Amino acid sequence: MARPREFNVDDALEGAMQLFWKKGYGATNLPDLLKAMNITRGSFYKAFGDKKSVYVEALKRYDRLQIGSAVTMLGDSKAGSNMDRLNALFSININDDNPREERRGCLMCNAMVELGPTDATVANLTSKMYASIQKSIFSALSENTTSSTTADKILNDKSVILTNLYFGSHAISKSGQPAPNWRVIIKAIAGEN
Amino acid sequence: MARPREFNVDDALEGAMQLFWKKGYGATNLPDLLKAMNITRGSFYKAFGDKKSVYVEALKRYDRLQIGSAVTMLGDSKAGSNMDRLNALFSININDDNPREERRGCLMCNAMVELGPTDATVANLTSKMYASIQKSIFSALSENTTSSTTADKILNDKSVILTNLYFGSHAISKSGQPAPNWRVIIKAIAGEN
DNA sequence: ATAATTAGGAACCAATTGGTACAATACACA
DNA sequence: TGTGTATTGTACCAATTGGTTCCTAATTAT
Repeated sequence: MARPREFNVDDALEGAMQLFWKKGYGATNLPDLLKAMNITRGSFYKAFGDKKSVYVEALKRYDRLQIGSAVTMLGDSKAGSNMDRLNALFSININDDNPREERRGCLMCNAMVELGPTDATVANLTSKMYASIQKSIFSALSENTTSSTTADKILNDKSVILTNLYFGSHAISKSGQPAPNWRVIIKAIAGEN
Repeated sequence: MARPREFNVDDALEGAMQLFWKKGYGATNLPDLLKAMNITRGSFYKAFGDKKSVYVEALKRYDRLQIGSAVTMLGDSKAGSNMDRLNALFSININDDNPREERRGCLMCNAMVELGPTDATVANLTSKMYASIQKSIFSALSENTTSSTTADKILNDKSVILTNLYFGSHAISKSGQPAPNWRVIIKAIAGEN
């Protein structure tokens, strides 16, 4: 009944996500964003409303794809021992080979820092993502212990530590710091499980 | 021989630091910055050159005052046990009572995330601050152990963990997350020292 | 075919951006 | 009390910001 869209919404959001991931929300201007999404202004405002909405959609996409696959990987006992999977978590998106200029950290972490205090939608989204990562770390840690009140408490603390480390490491990496030996560090925290 | 400055550079930088801390670099506009510094455009550009220079000076001030006092506190054995001092580190600037909208995290962490990849000066400054915090955490941990190659290696890992946690906690707090029980967590990491 | 409906794209917008120019001003020193 | 000099504040600037308008193009249902 009407003219169909010429662009693919998912492709456009992928481009937006990549650019926001690299440059942040405020430092991304509309012309660059349109280029990254490969659409023009008209289509942009027609389909998405405004810049902030696109950012939120890009963040949701990040949740689905990046956080989602990390969570899936952590829960997939066929993907290796739980320690192996925790190690894998800390190698995702941390590219120590990249020069400082090309490091983009973690979009969720960037979003928390840039927009957490000023945007409730972003704050809610990132809080949920935080919770889902922590929960799946807890589950992975739980695999080879029998549950008990005290044991669960310890594992919960450990999952908090690892989740906070996950975010801290992404933040720090953006200043060009070389990554520490995560395998050793994760073992020091979760090793006796 | 010439007209003297009417404003105090330190006071102005303090105002700039507070605003940058709260809003970040990009989201701070000149009119607001001038208001926070309590000077006018003329004085601003004459005395500081441009916005980025003020940011760098504010970051240096943060290093001197905030990071500096944290480092001093960590090294001050009269200020309590090393565990007490590590706990104190994690309560500085983390105000769980503040509503999400007023949380500002840690200026150094904010700077790494927002400007680390694009500004070498900021990256260098934050890297140095990171190193000084980690070093003083290491020293605090070392207080009640006798140094040896293997013991130092373990303490170094623990200092890396705690430093990364320090940054992660600040980032996460900006999304409104309630803080975990740091005392318990720090004890879990550094407790047997 | 044609009417209805939506996408696409260019021209346009006011507001805001960081930064500059310059005249008025206030002080220190002679 | 001048005179030199640096500060201050205002007026101004071009460029960029995110966003809107509106006309044309493309598609489908009738």
